[in-house]
Amino acid sequence: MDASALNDPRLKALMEEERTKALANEFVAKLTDVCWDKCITGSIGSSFSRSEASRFQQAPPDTNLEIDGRLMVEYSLRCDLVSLLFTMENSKVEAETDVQPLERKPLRSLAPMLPTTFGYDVETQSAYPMLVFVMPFRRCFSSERRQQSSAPMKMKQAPVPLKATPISMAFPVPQHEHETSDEDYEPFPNQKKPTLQKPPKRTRQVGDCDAGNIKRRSIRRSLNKDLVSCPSTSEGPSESVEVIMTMFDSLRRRILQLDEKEDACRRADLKAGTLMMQNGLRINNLKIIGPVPGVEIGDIFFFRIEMCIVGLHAPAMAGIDYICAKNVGKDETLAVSIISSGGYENDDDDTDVLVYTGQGGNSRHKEKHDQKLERGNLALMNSMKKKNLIRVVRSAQDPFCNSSKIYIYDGLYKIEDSWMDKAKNGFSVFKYKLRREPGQPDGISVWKMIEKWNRIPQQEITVSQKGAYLNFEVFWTGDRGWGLRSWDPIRAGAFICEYAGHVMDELHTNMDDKEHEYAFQASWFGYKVLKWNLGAELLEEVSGNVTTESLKKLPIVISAKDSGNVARFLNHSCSPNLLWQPVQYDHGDDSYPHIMFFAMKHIPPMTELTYDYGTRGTPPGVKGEFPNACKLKPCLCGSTNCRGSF
DNA sequence: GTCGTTTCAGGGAC
DNA sequence: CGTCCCTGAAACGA
Repeated sequence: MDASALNDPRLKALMEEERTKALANEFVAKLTDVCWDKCITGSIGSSFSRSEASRFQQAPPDTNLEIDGRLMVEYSLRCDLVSLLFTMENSKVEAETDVQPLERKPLRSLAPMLPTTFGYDVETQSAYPMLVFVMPFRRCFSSERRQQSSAPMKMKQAPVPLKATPISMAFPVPQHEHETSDEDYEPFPNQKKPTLQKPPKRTRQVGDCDAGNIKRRSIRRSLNKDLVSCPSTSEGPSESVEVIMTMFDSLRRRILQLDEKEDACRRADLKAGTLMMQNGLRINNLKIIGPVPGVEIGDIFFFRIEMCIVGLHAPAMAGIDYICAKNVGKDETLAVSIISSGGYENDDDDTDVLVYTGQGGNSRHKEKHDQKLERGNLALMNSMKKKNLIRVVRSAQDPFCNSSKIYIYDGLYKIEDSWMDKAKNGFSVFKYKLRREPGQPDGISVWKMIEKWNRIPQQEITVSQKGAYLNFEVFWTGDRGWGLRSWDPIRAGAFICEYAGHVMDELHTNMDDKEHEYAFQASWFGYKVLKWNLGAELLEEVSGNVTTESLKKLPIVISAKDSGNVARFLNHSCSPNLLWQPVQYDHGDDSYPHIMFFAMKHIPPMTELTYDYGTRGTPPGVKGEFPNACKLKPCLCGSTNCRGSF
């Protein structure tokens, strides 16, 4: 090639764009590596280019991105990407020099962590036109900053998948400083305590069993106390379900992490589930026909055992749950719920009718035989005669993990018909035709709808990499203006996005000003963040000394007025499904926290994403007048424990 | 990606 | 109360 051609500005621009694309792909790969539990979110367009991104940046917000009645914000996601691309470049050097392969493994943490992988360096800001403007606002907590900067070095020694900083480090706790210094913090102790070993296995040995029981009893006591002190348990069944689910997930992650160290990571879901069951950490123990308190239609589950601990479907393996005849004092068994794994159901798009195959006759350990009218099959037959309601759980492929399924609670059905049929292996099976009760909220139908939408771009884009996508959609909520939701299911703990915008000094910002309508103010973490610590006692670990009082206010405001991303559309809710965490990109002295959003619970598709804005007024625990208190806004979140304003 | 193998648990029935 | 047995799914490797 002619050397002079290399100086052609068009070629340069092209190369630059190609390079950005390559970086984008690499970034996706990296994000896949580091995100929690292989569950990546963050949508990155396959045809990313910087010019497109800057076009979006320059475009006024809320304009010209409407497609097919839906406001698409794909471009803004690319802004997200750009903001992280450059930090990735930085961390690349670090990754190469890093001798510990563990560093690249997915982060699985019990307590909220602050991943510091993307070593963002303010120095690079001048080299690239960043879409996220991170400005020095002021130097603060100079003594604490030293502690912070020493933390990542320490973390490197620990067998942590990612360098991680606990919240307590981002929010230094002056009142506890003498007792909870960095030295005391052991997220993943090198020296494994005896009690830190794997959770007690089910065992038939008498002596072992006794010891285990005693241990479990003591755990139960301390845990119940903890749960009682947790405000949400008294607030209603949905909060209880939330607590149980959160605990399960944090426990599962921790077990996975501990098992990984021992090179034996198998069925952490079952281990976590069993541990919780043994400690009575479950709800809706008594089987009931009809709705389960706290579980809504459309709720999603990523493990069968999750449905056991919330009482939606008790059997760990079997697909049909039924009430035992003798327990009810009657001479018939009745079905309670079924799980349709998708093997036999009819393939058409009718979301109201389900043809379900009975159980039995298909054992791999025994000879196959005809199904008998017993157990679940009998229960379903009786329920058909009685015209009883059956809870139905349907399943779908996890779009982010090919080998796993997602279970969707689809509400109540009635059995209309039943007949015998021949299976492929020649043996006869029972078939049941179920029809969904009318007037129920959308369940599986939402999934079918999204499936169709997702098919469209796939036809348009050819040889496109099947990366991890999270398709965001900005939608009109009605009374609360624009809101944000996702077409894809989101796992608890998954990374959602960063709050992009100008960082401003809170002290010099009047939040009552109208121009700060789109602004993030780092106020207090909801107490719900602390729930991620609840499972720690089950593994007999000391949970971190993170309390709501210890979380200080971050003195920053991020304005998304002139530049921003989808995060600006996140609305407030007093019962949010997202939480934010300040993330230290860099590890030098010039560190500025970035605000990252993570899913607090499993979020079904098309559910509005919200976080707790905290309060604009005087935060709880502050006596007297708070200097930065603003006028309160009325809250329209509509949750049962709404505070009324924020 | 697909197939086969291994391993795990709750709870009804007795 | 203890034990058997029935029930698939998650994870991993070939």
